[in-house]
Amino acid sequence: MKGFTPLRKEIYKMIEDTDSPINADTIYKKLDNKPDLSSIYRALNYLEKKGMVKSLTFDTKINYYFTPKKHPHHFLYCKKCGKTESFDVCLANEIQKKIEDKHNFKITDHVFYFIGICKECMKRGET
Amino acid sequence: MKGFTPLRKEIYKMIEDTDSPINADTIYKKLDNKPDLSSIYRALNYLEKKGMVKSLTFDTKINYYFTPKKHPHHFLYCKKCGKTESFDVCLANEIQKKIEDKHNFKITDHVFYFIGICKECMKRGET
DNA sequence: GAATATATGCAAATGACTTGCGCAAATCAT
DNA sequence: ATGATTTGCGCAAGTCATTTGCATATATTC
Repeated sequence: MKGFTPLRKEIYKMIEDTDSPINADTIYKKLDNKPDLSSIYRALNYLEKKGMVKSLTFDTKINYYFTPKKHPHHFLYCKKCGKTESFDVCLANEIQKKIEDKHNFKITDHVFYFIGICKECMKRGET
Repeated sequence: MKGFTPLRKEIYKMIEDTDSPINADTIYKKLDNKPDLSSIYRALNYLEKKGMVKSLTFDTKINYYFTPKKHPHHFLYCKKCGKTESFDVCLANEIQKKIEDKHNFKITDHVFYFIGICKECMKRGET
């Protein structure tokens, strides 16, 4: 694939292999060769433009990247520890057609996540 | 209500009266008395902390504010013009309980929106 | 293999938002 | 009321994730 350099390949693999969506900073910390952060950002933009990865911010104003294959695009986002896990019910598809017709709106994508407290944070019991 | 100053009241009214979620900059432009932007940001944080308004970023990294009463919290977000409208199907509630049990995750809120092209932008036909 | 295009590193810029500080306005205690 | 303490606002500077300009390095094309 054109432009799929070693750096970009490495970053893509990392996103693919990580259970939760990850951000640029986390990627940087995990890379041994420590490329420039701007190169990481450029790589992420490249991968997203190619459609190989997607991103969400979870209202943190930080981009978290994931592979659409692995993640069905629906998350449980813990507002304490920031961890995410995905769930597999895709309600969106069920009603997408209905919404498109009713609102005359061409739907290309959707975002759906629950916010709450994960079981580990619940156990820890911090406020 | 304590701390509900004229500025904060005016901003709250504006959010309440506006059809789509709006951001700090839009609020500033609509205010005649042109308060400092930092005061607007402080007002918005105050209102959100009080639970009077909610916000979403729609992956723009900009906070858009709305009243939870008016908006059922589910949006159609046009990625061309940035306008949002809301739809009234709340699928989330239907499956919330199921997800909570299965994942042992305490859900406090959710975010659900479709991304696409609104009918006006469709008509305009820009790429 | 030279010529052109693309990627990377470095440093500076961007832009939404926050924060420190001084003053003004409101709230509370005496 | 009146003086004291709290709280809000304007101004300016700071923060932080991300972007961008530019020079160099690497890859691709002819």
